[in-house]
Amino acid sequence: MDTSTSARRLADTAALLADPTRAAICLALLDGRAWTAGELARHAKVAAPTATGHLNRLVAAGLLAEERQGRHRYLRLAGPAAAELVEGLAQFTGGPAAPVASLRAARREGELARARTCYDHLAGALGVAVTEAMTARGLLDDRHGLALTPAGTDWLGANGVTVAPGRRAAVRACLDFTERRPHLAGAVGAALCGHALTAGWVERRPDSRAVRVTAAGERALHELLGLRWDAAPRDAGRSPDAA
Amino acid sequence: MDTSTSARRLADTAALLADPTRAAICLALLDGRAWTAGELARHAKVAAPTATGHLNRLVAAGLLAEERQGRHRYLRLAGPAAAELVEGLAQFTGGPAAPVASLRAARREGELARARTCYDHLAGALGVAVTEAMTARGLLDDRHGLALTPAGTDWLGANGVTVAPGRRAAVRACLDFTERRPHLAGAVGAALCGHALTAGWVERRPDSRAVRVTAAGERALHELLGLRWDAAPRDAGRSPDAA
DNA sequence: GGAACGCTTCGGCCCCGGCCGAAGCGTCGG
DNA sequence: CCGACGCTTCGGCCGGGGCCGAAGCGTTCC
Repeated sequence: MDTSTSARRLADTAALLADPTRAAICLALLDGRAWTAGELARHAKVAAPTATGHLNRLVAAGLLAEERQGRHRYLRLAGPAAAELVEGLAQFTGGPAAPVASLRAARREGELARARTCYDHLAGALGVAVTEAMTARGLLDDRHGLALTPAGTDWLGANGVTVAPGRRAAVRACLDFTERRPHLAGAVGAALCGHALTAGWVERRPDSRAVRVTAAGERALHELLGLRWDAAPRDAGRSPDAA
Repeated sequence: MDTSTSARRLADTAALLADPTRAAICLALLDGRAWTAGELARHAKVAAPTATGHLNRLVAAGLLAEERQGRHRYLRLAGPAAAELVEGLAQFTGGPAAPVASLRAARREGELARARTCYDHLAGALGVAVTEAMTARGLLDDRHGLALTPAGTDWLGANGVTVAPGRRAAVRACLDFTERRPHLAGAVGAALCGHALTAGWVERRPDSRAVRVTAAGERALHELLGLRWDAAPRDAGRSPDAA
């Protein structure tokens, strides 16, 4: 491949996020939900035709995926790679100190800040607490990036969390937007989150990425990680539609 | 901070790489070397004024760092975060295995990675090895920044390395971009590099910042620092100037 | 001192692409 | 069946920004 060709490709990819409207759309979708085209247009403060053009472009580039339902067009980030791309850029933007303060502020309060899924893994205060408890117990090693220790591998197996073979080391640190601290992501994070859902440790709340820790979940967190998690009073999640 | 503000910031960051010329520049710098403005202009196939504008913009944004030396302007990626940003974007662009892998390989294997000058001092694997050997022998103290010990002062004098009086403590740690570890810079680093050149320990290679360790240099490194440096098989370094 | 060289500033050209209003199409609900 | 609604296409406006040549400035070399 020609060097100028790869330069042009890189530029094309960067150009996807080099527009304030498209950036606002992608940042909004970073919450993992599927938004309708109209919601995104209002959120980004542009007219519907403008949003349509941007969304077409983002979908064509493979950054967003869409599902059509009746007269609605639902959009979400196309996959973990797309989410990581947006996150990486957002992190560089503000430097280490101020990642995406708006998202953080918007979600600091409410159950989304406390316990939610971020794409495919646990996030919020819960995600950070689990990650730190695992690190403190020697299941994770955070000295050079984030890595699973041998003890961590055993722990996952002993607790019935199955990770695709050969992907045991697929651990990634994801910066939490509300906590501003890293939490467990990657294949292991996804497997752990899936197990927590199937084992009934946490439940999804309707129409939201927020999750609730069940009584069984509180017991499991305490027994397995020494974590004390209080079920907290919650108000219902807002619609993202607020202009 | 407003959500639209962070969107604009993200867009501004992405816009840095959203131009084929700037993308070509950043991809070229991914090899870890410092290129001159003119080399980058020729590489990206644009006129000098155009390159100047792009470089100003990239430096102002903190993506690139510059060092001015005489009539030359040397540019390099500002740090690991900048390199990771470019790499991350390039990876999303071309799928997992793209040109980035080869660039990384070039960075590690080229002779520039092995031994070169960085501004006025030794860098690359050689620079890092010398620095670490000096630290291990108590000639440098790296506990609070990098400093010359009394033993280090004696050692310099005994080996004929003259540092301007009153500048004995002028030691600076310079982050090596291929090794990503600190190496000796500052007045002492410059004096040591100059001595290594005049004493024939290392030779400059034509049209390049690369240096070659001579047989006499290997002996000196071994006797003075206990360092074993193998003259490595090398292919001729390409000039970055190739259009 | 003079010539070569590398970089920068200035001015002007030109095109890409973001934006919207109006109009059209399919879907949903009464 | 009709109106409300969500999304899309079309056409036209407009600004930002990439590009270069010419000229200028400081450095280096002879």
